[in-house]
Amino acid sequence: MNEVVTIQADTKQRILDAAEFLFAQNGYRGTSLREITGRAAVNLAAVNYHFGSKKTLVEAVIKRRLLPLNSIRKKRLEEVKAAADRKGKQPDIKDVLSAFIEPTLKFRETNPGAEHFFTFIGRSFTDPDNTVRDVFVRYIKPLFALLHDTACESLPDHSSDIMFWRLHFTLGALFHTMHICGHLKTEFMNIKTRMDADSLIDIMLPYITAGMKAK
Amino acid sequence: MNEVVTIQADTKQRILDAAEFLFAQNGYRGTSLREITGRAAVNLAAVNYHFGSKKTLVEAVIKRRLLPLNSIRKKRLEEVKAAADRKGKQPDIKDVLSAFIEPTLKFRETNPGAEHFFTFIGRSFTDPDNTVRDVFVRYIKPLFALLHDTACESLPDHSSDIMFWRLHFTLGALFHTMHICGHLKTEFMNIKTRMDADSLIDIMLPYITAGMKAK
DNA sequence: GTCTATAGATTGATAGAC
DNA sequence: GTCTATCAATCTATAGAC
Repeated sequence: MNEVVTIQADTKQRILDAAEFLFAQNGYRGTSLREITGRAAVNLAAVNYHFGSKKTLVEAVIKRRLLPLNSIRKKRLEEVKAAADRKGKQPDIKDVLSAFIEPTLKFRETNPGAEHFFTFIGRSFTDPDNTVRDVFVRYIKPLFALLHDTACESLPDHSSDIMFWRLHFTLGALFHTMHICGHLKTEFMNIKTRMDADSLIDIMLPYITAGMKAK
Repeated sequence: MNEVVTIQADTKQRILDAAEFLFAQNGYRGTSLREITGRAAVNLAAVNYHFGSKKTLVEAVIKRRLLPLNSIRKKRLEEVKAAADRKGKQPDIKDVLSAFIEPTLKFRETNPGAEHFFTFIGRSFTDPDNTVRDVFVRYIKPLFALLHDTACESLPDHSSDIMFWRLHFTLGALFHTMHICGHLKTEFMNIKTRMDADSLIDIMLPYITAGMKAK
């Protein structure tokens, strides 16, 4: 590796890190390229040189974290499915939900620097900008279909529609949690938001498991 | 009422309605005063004349719907509490949750023109703009405290902290639902979002009731 | 109260020197 | 690849005529 390549890679990384932080804290529209390049300590023109535009930059920011995370979640879900198939039994809904939310909530701890992406995910679905929302939705859709499929196998007495809705409630609870826990403030609406992933999972899993099983 | 007053009131209303729609669809930062006044068919300068600034306009948009809605939710929660006290029993958690989510989910149908505010609420907590988030949080905080209080009475075996978290999960599920149902698209992630409030409540109540009771 | 016109600031993006 | 300088568009907000 010669020096030039090293410098380039470093600049791209620094831009991605700065953009990730600022998009998470202030949203896509609330972040200017000048703030990003200022925080990354690179020249303003570097964003357009390396990424083309603000739009393709935010896509790069999202893909960098979301693709690896989705691979893990997909693998975990397929494992739960395969294990149940081998035993000829229905998968336990708690295992199904674990396979999805554990890698998600632990992602912050297992990936250095990913803590701000955590907040970004929590905001992604409601982001008024089409680019942000569309990229997130596009990448989560096949995974959500797999989650729905596996959850339906687990609770065959519930209709497909009901399972869809309940999984959406679960996603809503998850995103809301990630959003408030990802923020810089240590308190939000009287709740201590500085929590390790394991504690968070312990609190969340009984709630969503009972919700999915209800009736 | 003379003509001048009528014209003024109409202008303010038209601005509020246009702003509500656009803020809900495109967010606070994604909406310019030009779009608002264009949609309202009033002059650009009218916003600053009638409301002072974009910031005070969005506050007015939020207060117009949120104050009446909060009054209803507060009254309903206090009734559940009083009824249980009279009987010397603990309130049923399902009634507690109903008292909160029923007026919320029905607000769209009972208040003509409020359908877009519905989406706006679903976005409010994650809005990157401090003004929007702060106004919403400020107005919901005392109500959330009352909800927590009543829910704790209902399920005294659960710790106050656990109840806090579970109510946050419930809020997350509720906001997420309002957001996807408030959107103009009739489908979102394979789910039909055109639903009347009663059906929505029927689907949601078993999930959150079971979640709150869990373990 | 409503209008036009514009100030004053900020934005995303690019051209061209080095 | 990095830099300065700048364009063209957009924004909120306001001054002043009617």
